[in-house]
Amino acid sequence: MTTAARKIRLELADDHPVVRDGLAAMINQQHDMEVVAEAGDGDEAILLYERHQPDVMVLDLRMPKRDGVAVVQDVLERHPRARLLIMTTHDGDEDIFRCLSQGAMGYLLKDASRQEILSAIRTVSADRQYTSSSVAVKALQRMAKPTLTQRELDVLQLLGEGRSNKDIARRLAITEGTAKTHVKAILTKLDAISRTEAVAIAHKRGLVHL
Amino acid sequence: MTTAARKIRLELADDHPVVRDGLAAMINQQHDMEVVAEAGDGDEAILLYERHQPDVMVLDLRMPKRDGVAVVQDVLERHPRARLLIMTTHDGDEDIFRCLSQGAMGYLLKDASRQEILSAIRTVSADRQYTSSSVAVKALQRMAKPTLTQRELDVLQLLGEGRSNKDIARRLAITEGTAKTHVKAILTKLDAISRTEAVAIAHKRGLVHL
DNA sequence: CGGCCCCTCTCTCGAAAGGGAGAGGCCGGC
DNA sequence: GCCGGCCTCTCCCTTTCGAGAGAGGGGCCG
Repeated sequence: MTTAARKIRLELADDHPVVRDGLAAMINQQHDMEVVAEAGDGDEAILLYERHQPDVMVLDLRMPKRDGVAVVQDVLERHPRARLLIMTTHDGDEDIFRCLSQGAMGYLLKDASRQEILSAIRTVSADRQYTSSSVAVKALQRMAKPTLTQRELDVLQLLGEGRSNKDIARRLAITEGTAKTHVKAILTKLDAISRTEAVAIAHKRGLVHL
Repeated sequence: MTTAARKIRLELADDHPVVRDGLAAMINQQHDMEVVAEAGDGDEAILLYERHQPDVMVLDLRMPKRDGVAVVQDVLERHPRARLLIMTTHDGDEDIFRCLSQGAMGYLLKDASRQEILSAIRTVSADRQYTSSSVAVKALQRMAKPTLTQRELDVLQLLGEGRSNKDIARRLAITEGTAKTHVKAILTKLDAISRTEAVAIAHKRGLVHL
């Protein structure tokens, strides 16, 4: 750095105070970056982004009130050039794919080392994409897989709660036969033999949460 | 504190460097405590406990190599008076129950505030139990629920992977009829109508992981 | 306009799953 | 020893699932 005239201004969004502290401690030790805002939930993250317009926002996917994917979508809609670095424990390919395809500049797993985190922040702040190889692999894998339709996701959600076809039909106001059609499509797309296996796969891939 | 002669010596065990940093930053700011060891996985946690004999160990449940429950068991076996403070995102009643009934001195959720974390550490170091009300409620709820036998847990595990009765039978070297008997027992104990619902409940309660 | 995809509904059929009841062997506690 | 819990296995019966094959309507797009 020939001239360290201006520091990278960061916003942190994570619902765990201890994680925010850890990131802040790590960051404020650096001479070229500083934390200007900390958010504990999705709504706050968006509010503080508007107020502070940070250079980079580091955000967790699992947050109260509004989840990370929704925050990514909302912020990038209003600020297409926003630099968002996702930092989460979720390594399901669906979450990774959604965030990156919506325009997030990077995706880190929380078990990343200090070096990697700082390096990712610097890369993203320079408007370059940061993606660790393991994450990139998952994103690529995801691209080769069939996409579920919205209706199928609705059904999958109920499937994950352990509902029967009849129950699903009632809740979605369709006939049981139609519910079965959707379930069959889900089994085919997820390459599962039974509904229970489909749910297991969906959890692993991050198609459903909880 | 009239005499701050001796600081509380702490070991931190968590697989996320950023969480360890956060805790360490928070702790080392206090005049009455200090971090003497940091572990990134279960084996290391045990090793460093033996080496440093800290006053209190703060540990996460989800860790590589050896999970938190196993660490609790192992350490308490050798040091029955060890003071362990669990700090994790898992709020399933099973994990809470297992740790506390094995003798952990406290159980914190990661979204706890700085105050609560520090207060918990001080309480535990004074050999008093620390349990937040929400956690205590879950532990009590768990006590009212029927216990699954080891064999039922084996079956439940496979159930969670989406296996069929026939498949479960083959893997456990029993007949399909026996597998069905176990599944029926599981459904009854978990108060579930279908295997898929049983898996959903098991996940929520922390009876199975992944 | 003609595809194409999605959602909906219909049908049949065999394979699993779930409910209920019982029973023998094994082991540990009272 | 007896009792109780656990694991194992055995029936029977009903409901639910999953595979396969269609088919009509609506919306989007070239």
